[in-house]
Amino acid sequence: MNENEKVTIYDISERLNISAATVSRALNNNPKISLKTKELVIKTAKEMNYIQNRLAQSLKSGKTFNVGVIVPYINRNFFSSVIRGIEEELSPRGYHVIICQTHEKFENEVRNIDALLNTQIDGIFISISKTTKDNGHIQKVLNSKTPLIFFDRKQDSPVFSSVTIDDFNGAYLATEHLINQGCRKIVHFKGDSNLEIYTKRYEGYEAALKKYNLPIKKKFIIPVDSTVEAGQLAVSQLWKLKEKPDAIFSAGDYSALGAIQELKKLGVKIPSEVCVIGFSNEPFTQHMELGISSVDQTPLEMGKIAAQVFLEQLLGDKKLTIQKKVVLAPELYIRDSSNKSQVETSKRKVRI
Amino acid sequence: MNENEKVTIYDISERLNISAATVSRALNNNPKISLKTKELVIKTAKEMNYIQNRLAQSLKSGKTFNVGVIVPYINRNFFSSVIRGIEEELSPRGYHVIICQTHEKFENEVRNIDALLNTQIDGIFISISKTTKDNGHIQKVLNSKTPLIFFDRKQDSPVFSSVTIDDFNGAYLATEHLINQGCRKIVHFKGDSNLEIYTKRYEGYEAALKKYNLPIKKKFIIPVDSTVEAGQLAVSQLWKLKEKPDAIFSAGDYSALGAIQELKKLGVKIPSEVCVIGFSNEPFTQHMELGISSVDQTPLEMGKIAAQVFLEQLLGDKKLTIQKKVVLAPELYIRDSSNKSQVETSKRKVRI
DNA sequence: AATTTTAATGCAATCGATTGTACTTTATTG
DNA sequence: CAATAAAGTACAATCGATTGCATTAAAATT
Repeated sequence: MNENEKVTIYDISERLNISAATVSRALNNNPKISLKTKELVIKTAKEMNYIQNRLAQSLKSGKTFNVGVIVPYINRNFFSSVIRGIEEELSPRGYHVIICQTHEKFENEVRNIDALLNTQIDGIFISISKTTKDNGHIQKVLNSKTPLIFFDRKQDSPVFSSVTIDDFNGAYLATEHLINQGCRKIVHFKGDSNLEIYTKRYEGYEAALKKYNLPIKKKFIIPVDSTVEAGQLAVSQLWKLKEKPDAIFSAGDYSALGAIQELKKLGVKIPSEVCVIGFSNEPFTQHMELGISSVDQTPLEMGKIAAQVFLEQLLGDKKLTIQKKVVLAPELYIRDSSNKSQVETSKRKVRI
Repeated sequence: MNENEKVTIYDISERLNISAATVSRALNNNPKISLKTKELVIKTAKEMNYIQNRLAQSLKSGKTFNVGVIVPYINRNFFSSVIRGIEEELSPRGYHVIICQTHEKFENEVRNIDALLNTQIDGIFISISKTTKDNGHIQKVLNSKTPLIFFDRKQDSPVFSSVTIDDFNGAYLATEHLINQGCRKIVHFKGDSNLEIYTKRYEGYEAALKKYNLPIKKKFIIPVDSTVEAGQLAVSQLWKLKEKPDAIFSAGDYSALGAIQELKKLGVKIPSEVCVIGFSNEPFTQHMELGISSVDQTPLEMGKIAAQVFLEQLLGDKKLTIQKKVVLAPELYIRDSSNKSQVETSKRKVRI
C-alpha cells in the first residue's frame, strides 16, 4: 500500500488506467478534462500522498519561483528586516527567498551571483558589499536576462532598478536638526567612501552646513566604521583638540553609541553640551535610557517595495529596459541624545 | 555570435561536433574523456557563457542542494543569527538556504512545510511557532523521508534530531545567581507554556528555589509575553502588592527591559533594591547604560551545529533512525542589572 | 599486417511534469 | 440513422543534464 518511492503522476495514471497527461491536466484544473476524471484524480492523488515535483515543473516552464537575496550579513537588523519585507511580499505569490551572505567580501558576492544564476532563480535582490569594485558579476546577470534589484547599497546602473532611501536628505535633515538645536560645530562620522549611501550622507551634511553658512572643517569629518569601538576612539581623539565640537552626526548607530559612551566617560553632558544623532534607527537606539536620535531607513518597506518592483518587472515587457529607481523618504527619530528642548519626544518622529 | 537563448550542453556539443554526453562528462571531469577534449569543451563553454542548469541536474540526481529554514520571524536577532550560522556552515558545501516565516501561526507553518516539500529541498530546519499544536505536518516530512532538524523550539519526536540549549540549566543558574546576590523574593516572568523552552525555564527557576529552600509563590510566577509593554505592565501590577519582590528573572529580554523601565519610573533602585535578569542576550542588553544581565543562547553556534547534524545525517544510513539530540550550554552574562557587588563585570561571562 | 587491449566517444533512456496535436468517444443535428 | 460537431483522452516531444552500455578509434602486442 505504502509506496516506498516518491509518487509521480505516472503512478497515478497507472493506477487509474489513464494517461499521465490527463492526470497533469486534471491536477491543473484544465477545462478539457471532465469533472468526473478531475475529481477522481484529485482524490487518488491525495490517497497516494502525491507531492508535486516543482523541479520538473520548473525545468519545463523555465520559472523556479525562487529569488535570491544577497546581503553582507543576515543578522544585521537592517538587512534581516529588508529580507522580511521581501519574503512577506513574495511568499503569498508562491515565491521562495534564498539568502546569501557576502561578509562584505567582493569575491563572495561574485560567487553568490554565480551560484544563484546556476540555480535558475527568477530574480536577484542585492545590497553590495563594501569592497565591491567592478561590476563584471552584475554584467553576468544582465547577460542571463535575470531581473536584478539593488536595495540600499546600489551600484550605478543604466538598466537595473533600485530601491533606496534618500540618504542625502536624511543626512541633511539630521544635520539641520542639530543646527536648530543651536549646534554650530558639528562633527560627521563618515562611512566607507566606496558606498554611495555614505557619500550621499556626507553630502547631505555638507549641504546643510552650507545652507546655514557654517564652515566646513576637514578635521570635523572623520572616517569611522560603524562599530562601538570606532565611535569611542573617534571621540577620545576629537576631545584632545583645542576646539571641541558641540554635536556629532554619525553615519551609523553603533559609532554614535560608542561616541556617547566615551562622552559620558569624559564627563560631557548630552545633549546640553553635545548633541548626538545616528543613522539606521537600530532597535537599541530607542531602548537606551538616553534614547539616541537616528534616521530610520524603513527597511521593511524597502523590502516590500523592492519585491513589488520585481513583480512589476516580470509583468512588463521582457526587455530589461523597464528600469525603475525608487527613493524612499527616511524618517527622523528625535530622541534625548539631541533634544535640548526636552519636550516629550521619545516617540516623536518627523516624516520627511 | 551572441546567442539569444540560454546555452545548454547541446549547443556546445553542436558547435564542437561531439555528443552532449561527452560535453557533460568533460565538464564533470570524467576520467574517460581525453584531456584535449576536456580543455576544448571547457574553453568553448566559457566562450559561449554556458551556465549549468542545476534544475535539470537536480531532477536527475534527486538532490537540490537547497535546505529550508522555518522560523517565526527572520528579523528577530536570535533567529537571524541561527540562520547565519546555518548558512555559513552549509554554503561552502554548495547548499543554499531558503527562508520561511510563520509569524507564529500554525497554519503558516503547515503551508511552509508543504511548499518546501514541493520544492524538493534536501532538508528542513525548524523552530516551531507558539501556536503549533499537533504534528501532522511533521509527519508529512517523515513520510517524504526528508531530514528535519528542530532547533531551539522543538517538538518531542522519536525520530528527528534537535539542537537546543539547556534551558533548564540556564534558568537554574540565572536564578541561583540572583539568590547569590541575596535576593529571596524572586519573580519569574514566564513565557508561553505551549513551548518547551519556557516550561523548562520555569522548571529551572523552580528547582533553584527549592535547592535553596526558598518558597515557591504562585503570585510571583507571572505569564508575560516578551515585549517591553508586557514587562512594564507586569511590574506596575506587581508593585501594587503588599509584598514586594527583590528580583525578577524574566524568560525574555524585552520584558526584562520593560520591567526595568517601569521600576525606574517607580523609583526603585536597580540592582540594590531589585535585581533583574533576562534571557536571550539580545544585543541591546549590553548596550544599555545599565547593562542587563541575560542568558545567552549561542545562536550562531546553534545554527552551525544544526547544520553539522544535518550533514552527518546525510552521510549516515538513509534510515532516519539516526536521531541526535544536541543540547548546548547557555552562557550567563552578568551585568549591572543584577550585580550588587559592583565588581567590574560588564564583560564577565560565566560559561556553564 | 593482423589481432587484442585500451582509451574515447556516442546512443538512448531517464528524472517528472507539461502541452501541441492527433485521435477516439459521445452528443448533436439534419 | 448517418454525418458532423464537441468533448475527453492519449501520444509523444520537450525542458537540460546524467549515465549504463554499445561502439568506434587508437594503441599495443604478437
